[in-house]
This record gives sequence, structure tokens and C-alpha cells, in this order.
Amino acid sequence: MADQLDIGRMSLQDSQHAPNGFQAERSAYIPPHMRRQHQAGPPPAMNGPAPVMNGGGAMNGSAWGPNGGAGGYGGPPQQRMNGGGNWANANAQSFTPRGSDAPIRGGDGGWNGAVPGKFDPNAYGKPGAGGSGGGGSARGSGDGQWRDGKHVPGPSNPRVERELFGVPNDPTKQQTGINFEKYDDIPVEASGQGVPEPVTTFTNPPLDDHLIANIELAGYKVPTPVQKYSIPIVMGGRDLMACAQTGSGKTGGFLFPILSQAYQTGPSATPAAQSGGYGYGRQRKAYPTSLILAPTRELVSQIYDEARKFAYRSWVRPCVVYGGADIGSQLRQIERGCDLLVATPGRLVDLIERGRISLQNIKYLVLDEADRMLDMGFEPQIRRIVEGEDMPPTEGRQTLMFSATFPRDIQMLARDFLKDYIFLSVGRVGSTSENITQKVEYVEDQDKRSVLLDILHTHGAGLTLVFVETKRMADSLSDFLINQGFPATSIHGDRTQREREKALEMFRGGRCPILVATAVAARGLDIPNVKHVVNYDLPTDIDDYVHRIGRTGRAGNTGISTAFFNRGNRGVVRELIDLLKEANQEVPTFLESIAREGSFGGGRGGRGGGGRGRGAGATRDVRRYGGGGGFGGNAGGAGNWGAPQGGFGGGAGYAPPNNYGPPAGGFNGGGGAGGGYGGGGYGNPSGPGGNSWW
DNA sequence: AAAAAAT
Repeated sequence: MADQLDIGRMSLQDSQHAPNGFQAERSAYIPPHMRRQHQAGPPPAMNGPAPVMNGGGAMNGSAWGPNGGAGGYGGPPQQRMNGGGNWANANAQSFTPRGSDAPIRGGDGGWNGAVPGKFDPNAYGKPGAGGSGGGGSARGSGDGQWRDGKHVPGPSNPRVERELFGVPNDPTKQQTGINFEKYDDIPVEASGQGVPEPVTTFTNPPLDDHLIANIELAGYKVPTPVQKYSIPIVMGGRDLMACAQTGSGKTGGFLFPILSQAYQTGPSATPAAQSGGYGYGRQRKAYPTSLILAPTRELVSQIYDEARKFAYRSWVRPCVVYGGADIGSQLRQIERGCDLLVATPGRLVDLIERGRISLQNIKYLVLDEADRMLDMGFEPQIRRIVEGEDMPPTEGRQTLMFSATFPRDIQMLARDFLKDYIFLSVGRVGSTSENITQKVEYVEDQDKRSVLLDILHTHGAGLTLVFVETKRMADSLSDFLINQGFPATSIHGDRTQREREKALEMFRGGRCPILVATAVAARGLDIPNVKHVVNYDLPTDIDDYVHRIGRTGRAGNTGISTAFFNRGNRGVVRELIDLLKEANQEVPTFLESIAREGSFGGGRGGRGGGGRGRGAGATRDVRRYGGGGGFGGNAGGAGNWGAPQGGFGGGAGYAPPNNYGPPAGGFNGGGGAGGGYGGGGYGNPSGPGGNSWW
């Protein structure tokens, strides 16, 4: 089946590219400033077919003009489906690359029905969901409407419901085994001006009833600690900087308040309508009101799945775009209506360049795993998206940033993207908590395989995630395990998107309870019930270690982590020891001795000495601590974890204090220079090795 | 040094 899909997709692309590519390209690469001025005026080719629109040829006429001509798209939907041959097929097959989208893909009839509505500014992509028959089901989760200033949820659909929420007690769909008592132990600290009281339940007010209904369907009973805070913060119109990991429920933390507001206030008029030119079929551009950016395809995929649940039967239509998948199908998905967009930065920039997405209607911007995105070099794309296109300025939108760590570069982003924000620090699920039992074993490289086999034999039950450093190693190790009779699979960046998704699915579902992974899976993936994380190869960046072990012991569950350590890893020995101590874990004696023997000894502290703001409780509101001696003392005193806000040291150097807003009187506040920083803790303690990082 | 991400 997979192969067939691929073939179908290929032929679609080929057939499109010849006739269509040229036009599309030309309209696509108008410079942004030009586009903004006349976005209501699409290229001529798009206008032509407009009249056909109502005749049912809508979509084709408008968006795919050239193709329509070639393929005979003028006819009514039904005919088109038939006559359209490969079109219909291709649509059905490759609509989105993800298995869980079956209903959308399957609903070709609905696609036709849904399209014309897309171009009606009032309906805002909600073409009488119920009314247009197939349209309703095809739309998957978002088939309600906004009518006469009221939210009219669509009818319930058992099939979609089952797909989104699973059958009751299905362990692969339901969040099972969450230990809510431990969950509540996760400490949350909120700071900033006017922090609202946290909520304690999913109730109205402040949440919308329809959202609450979906939350119930999803089986969530009580808000997680992040959600308790984020819901009133976001609903109160405030910006948010939250240090939290995925397992803490932060996806709900931003989806709940955003969707709740959307259900209560409805869509905003599209700019196209305002500028008067919202003609039929001329508008191929989508104007999402919420944008969620995340670093990896798997992560956006995961967020999108959540969004579909909570947008079920609502007027809000979630969409997902990411690289490595057929862009044509994503374009069509967007054209059917796009209110909440989940995207990886690269693909989003691409779509913006093609003039298919405008950000000028954005009310909510969410940056998820912001530290990860910067690590992966996305800063230019992110800045372009947020500052270089048509996104409303900070005052005109609400911005929420989530990050597991809070190093300097993230602070810079926060400074530039957020306004008078509330800072939320959620106790890490990983390093400090004792949910995870961390073990470190001395294992030479050549012994790793057999030690791993031992582990797998003894800790048979439960999902085991094995991290390696290279893609090649991921392949060879999973081959080895399979040859040894273990149900293993692998995930890394050289595998196709399909293989990656399949591997994850097999792992999640327990059919392949051993997953060998590279860094691609290190952060953000929320896989419930991972029992054991094995660091077959230790990462050179201790942050990665923290993230990796954070794949287990999630949401209050307990987990085990085993790391294979040998002299090749002595670069992280110091930090590893500190981390273990911080988390009240046993520190093997060989670690201590290796730490002593190294010529850098503790000096390795480049990072250890306070390198970055990661680590255990290393997430503090810099606006508060950034000034003054408090911080400095901290940096010095706490030693390794000291300068959580790390790089801050440069302090004086960088912060235009005024941008920081009132709360702390600025980033540098009084203190940066005041020695808290520059002198004491930071800049230099890094000493010899400190170099590299910034 | 490796990985990820737009093509």
C-alpha cells in the first residue's frame, strides 16, 4: 500500500508540474512587500475561472486553473471526481501524509462541497458543514460553523470520534496510567505583573462549553499544572514564556485557551474581505488566526493530532504543514480552510513565499520547543516569519513561547517577540524529579551490544528507547537487535517520513517496543509509557541527555534511564555528575575518578561552570533575577547550575533594557553590570573550555 | 561531530 501511495503521489506531481508549475511559480515568488499590497488581486490566471466557481468547478477553477483546463475540471463536483481521474485519486491518497487523516482524505465528496465555502469570507471556510453533506464528514474535526455571531457546533460523527479519541480504554489512544498525584507535585512558579489565579478544573467559566466537551471526550479529567496556569494567563490576554516540557501537558496548555477563545469570539474578518477583493476563487491564500511553530515533523504532527481532538465539531479548522511531504496535498488542505496552523518553520516560509499563507490575521502565535528550534538553526526562519512578513506586531497578537531551557538566545527571542509577559517555570519532569531512576554504567564501546542485550533481557516489559549518536549506528544497532530476535525498529533523519512515522506508530502501539533513535527523537515527542531510556551513546551536550531521559518518567510516571559511559564521554562527566546529584541519584565512583583524572578536571566547566540555563531548576524569570546580586550570587554559588540564565553574563553587553518591560526593570536591570554577573558568575567561569558556546 | 529542516 505504501508503494501505491507513493506512485499515486508521484504521478500527481508530475502531471501537475508541467502545466501548473509555471504559473504557480510565477505567482509564488512575488516579493513579500509587493504581495502585501495587492494580495486581493491574484494573478490573472486565477481570475479567469472565477465564474466557474459556483458551477462546482470552484476549486479547480481558482486554484488550479491551468490544470483545470487541461483536465476538464469545469464540471460539477461529482463529475469532476470521475472525470478528474488522477486528480481525485491523488487527492484521496495524498491529501495529507498521515494515517490519522483518513476521514479527511476519504471524504472527497466533502472536499468538493467544502471548497466553495472556503471563499466566502463570512462562512470562513465553514460551508454549512452539516448542509453540504459530505462536507461535514470530510472536514474531520472542524465541521461546525460560526453563524450570526454564535458558535454552532457540527453534528457528532461516531467514526471521526472513534478515530480522534479512540475507543474507550484503548491504551494506544487514551492517556492511561497518568499518576495525577505525582503530577500535582510538579512545582510551578509564575512571575510577572498581575499573574492571574490558576484554575483548578476544566469548567465554564473560563472555558467554553464546547471545548470542555471535547476535553471530556479526550479523557482528560483535571488540568495539569501548566494548564492550570496557562489557561487563565492566555485567556486574560497575556503573553507567556513557559519553561516546560511536552510531557507536562503544555500542548493543552496553549490549545485549550486558544480554542476556547476562538469558540467564544468567532473568526475575525479576513483581510481580503476588508480590502474588498474577495472574489470567487481568487483567494487562494489562507489567513490562519493561530500559528504554532515547532521544530520537528513528528512534533507538529503530534500537536496537530491534539488540535483535531479539541477542535472537533467546532468552526475551527486545524491544518498541519511540514517538509518531506507532498506540498500539493498540503496546499489543498489549507485551501479548504485553515484557522489554526501547525507548522515547521521551513515549510511555512516556503508556503509564505508561494503566497499561499498570510500571517496578517494571526491572533495567537505559539513557539513550541523554542530552544530546540534555535539549536536546529531555525532562528532566521523564525525571525523572518515573526518579524519579516505580515505578522501583526507584538502588540497586535498574543505570543506564547515554550522552551525546556532558557538560555540567552531564548531570552533574546522572548525580549523581541513578547510583551510584558508572564513567566512560568514548570518543574522539569526529567532531571530533578525522582520519577526517573538514572543509572550510569561503565561500558567500553565494544561491549555495548552485549550489555544492551543483557538489559533488554532483564527489563523485558515496557517500551525501551535506545539513543545513539549517528544514523548509521541507529541502523546497524536495530539490525543487530532484530537479528537477535528483538522487536526493534529505528528512527533517524535519513529514514523517509513514512518510515519515521511508521516506526513511531509501531513503537507507541507496542508492536515494536524497542526503538533505536538519533537526536530526532530526543525532544518533544510525547510517547506515553516509555519505561526505559538507554543512552547507548551519551550525547556530548548534556542538555540532550536531559531531554532524552525526559522521554520516560513522564507526567508523573516512573521510569528508568541507563547510560553507557566510557572515557570517550569524559567531556560530559562533570555535568553528568552534577546532574545526578541534583536529581538525588547515585553517582558511581568511576565517574568521580574520571572527573578527577581529566586534565581539565573541573575546568571543563566551560559549560559546567554555568554554561547554560538548562538543567534542573535552571529556569527562572530573568527579569526578576536578572538584576542585582541575587543573580550573581546564584551564579557563583550554585556552581554548576548557577547561571541558569547563563549566557546572560554578557549582560551589560546585550540587553537594551527598555525592551524588557516593567517587571524587573529590565533585563540587565540594575545588576548586570553590578557584578552579579559579569564578574562573579558568569562570563568567565567558563574559563578555558567555555569558549564554544556563544 | 551529528542531527534536523524547504527543495
